[in-house]
Amino acid sequence: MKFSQYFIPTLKEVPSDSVIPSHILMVRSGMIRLLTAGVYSYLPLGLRVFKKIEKVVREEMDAIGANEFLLPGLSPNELWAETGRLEAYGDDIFRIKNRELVLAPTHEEVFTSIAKPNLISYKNLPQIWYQIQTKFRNEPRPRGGVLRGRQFTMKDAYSFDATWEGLDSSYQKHAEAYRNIFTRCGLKFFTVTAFSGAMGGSDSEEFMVEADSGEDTVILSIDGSYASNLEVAASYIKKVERRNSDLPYEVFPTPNIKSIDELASFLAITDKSRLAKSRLFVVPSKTEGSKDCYVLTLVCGDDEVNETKLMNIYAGIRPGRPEELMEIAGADAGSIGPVNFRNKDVFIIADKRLEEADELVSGACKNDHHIKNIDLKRDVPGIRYEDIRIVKEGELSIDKKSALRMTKAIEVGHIFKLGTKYTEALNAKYLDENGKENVIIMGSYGIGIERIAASFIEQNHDNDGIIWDGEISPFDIHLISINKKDDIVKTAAEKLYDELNVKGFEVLFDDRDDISPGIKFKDADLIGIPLQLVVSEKNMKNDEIEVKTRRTGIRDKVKSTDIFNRLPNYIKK
RNA sequence: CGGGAUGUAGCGUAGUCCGGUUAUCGCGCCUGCUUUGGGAGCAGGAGGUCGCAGGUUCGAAUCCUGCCAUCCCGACCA
Repeated sequence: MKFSQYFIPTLKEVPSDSVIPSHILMVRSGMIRLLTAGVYSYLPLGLRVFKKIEKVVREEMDAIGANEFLLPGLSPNELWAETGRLEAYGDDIFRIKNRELVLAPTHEEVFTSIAKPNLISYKNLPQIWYQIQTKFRNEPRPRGGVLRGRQFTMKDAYSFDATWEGLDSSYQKHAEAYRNIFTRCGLKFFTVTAFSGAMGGSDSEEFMVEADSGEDTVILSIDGSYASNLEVAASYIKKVERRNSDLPYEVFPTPNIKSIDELASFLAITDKSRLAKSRLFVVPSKTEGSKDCYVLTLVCGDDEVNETKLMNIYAGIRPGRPEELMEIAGADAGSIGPVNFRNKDVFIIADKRLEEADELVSGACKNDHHIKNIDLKRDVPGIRYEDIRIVKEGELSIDKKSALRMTKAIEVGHIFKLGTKYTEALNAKYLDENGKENVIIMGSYGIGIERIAASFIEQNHDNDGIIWDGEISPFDIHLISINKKDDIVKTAAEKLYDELNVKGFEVLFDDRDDISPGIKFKDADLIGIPLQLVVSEKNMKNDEIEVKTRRTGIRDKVKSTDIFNRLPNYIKK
């Protein structure tokens, strides 16, 4: 491709509406342009990269026996109503105003609607179906360029199996394909599960790329053996020691003390672990007429409750509203505790760190009063102990082998054992060997195409621009001709360009006339093609071509006659 | 949806508090000459509903009201 014919509008300055490196560089290098919030036009260079990523995805999906489809972006409201998602998606789904249609944010329903009349025998199963297609989601807040857009390209795949073992197998195939895809795309990635504990092997895994601009907070062990979303992360941490002093508990006044910090300074202590932090939660009743139930949580004063962990124990739980607290607990926030709780129907759950702890201080369920010498074993019968705290940076992993650190990550892929949620709702069944009707079992598997490109740039850039590498680089070689006008240097470069093309290299040839060399060099570094070849008068005098490796900045001089022998050393394919 | 910031030529911006000639500067663009290894020099030139609408005023980029757009933080989503 000749630069003079290519539409590649590079920018010298940072656009005022971009902040993160990948966004800035994708705009500056002429890959994308904003049309409206969260919606980007893909310019030739950007499209070229996205297509390279799609090629990798396609090859790996085809390798596990998947069928490629292309389903419509428009789909009828009716179909979404059948699975209840028209309502569940709420405002996040784009609705067509003058037809009963939505712009699909994902395709479980549509794929299932094809499966239903066609996958009717166990002999038709299993199947893996996928597409690479535009998705629409009315994100409340698009951000980070293509990282979170309202329109984006997704590879979405769905497996249909007769048995749960079959689903396991389809899921594993995807896990393997995904590892291949992200490796081939040059990403440093890891996986986290939706459940606490070790990596992998559960019903849902997210493929994550570490990046400052990531939207997910994850906990990683330094030795790389543990990775988890902060929401479900667990750590090894010492319990609060039981002292067995058997001191009777005692109410004492604490005027205007609301927070743990205030309580600690009031008591003139620095170790807050025995100041049991109490918070009241409400589990709304599911059936009409029955009562809500209440949950009081206790964590050490230097910890915070992890509401996601709590949600996994009590589905639908929400924090109590300030105006409810007095009625339920008999005190306002800051003075609530596990002893003297007004409503006797409360469930009390404490973090494992507090298991059977004594000599604790907590609220007295009476405003401006606390209680000391609380012994959970003695004073709080029926208490339950679970891991409900938020892990903190620097703690040890569960196996005590490595310290944990907290970082941000971008989710580039997600594999998920769906089960029968949609096939049941849409009544997609097959006949088994015994002629018995069963619901088809599904898995769903997504990859964000543009997110791969953005993640790669987040991990591979410097002050000058992008540093492409491997299979997703838009070109193999950036050929630069340092020519004044159509002269002898340019003729030589043209010749090299033709030869490179014949040899099968993908070359971007900066053949522009009357452009100062500095501009060509700056553009080349910004665009970030891994290898730059420079043809100039200076080099031609010595019958040489200059070879610059973008990542290292190292420049070598290579004899023109030797260039094709030497190129394989520079280009990893 | 809550909080904050910004909106002036293709891009980046000054001016806005404190209203007053022809709206600033840089880059880019066009013409000519010179120049050519890290975003060239000189000369000339084109390009603006100052986000939109209303209001105040003799006079509004500037003050007031409403709206819109973009970005950031949060909530939400995954």
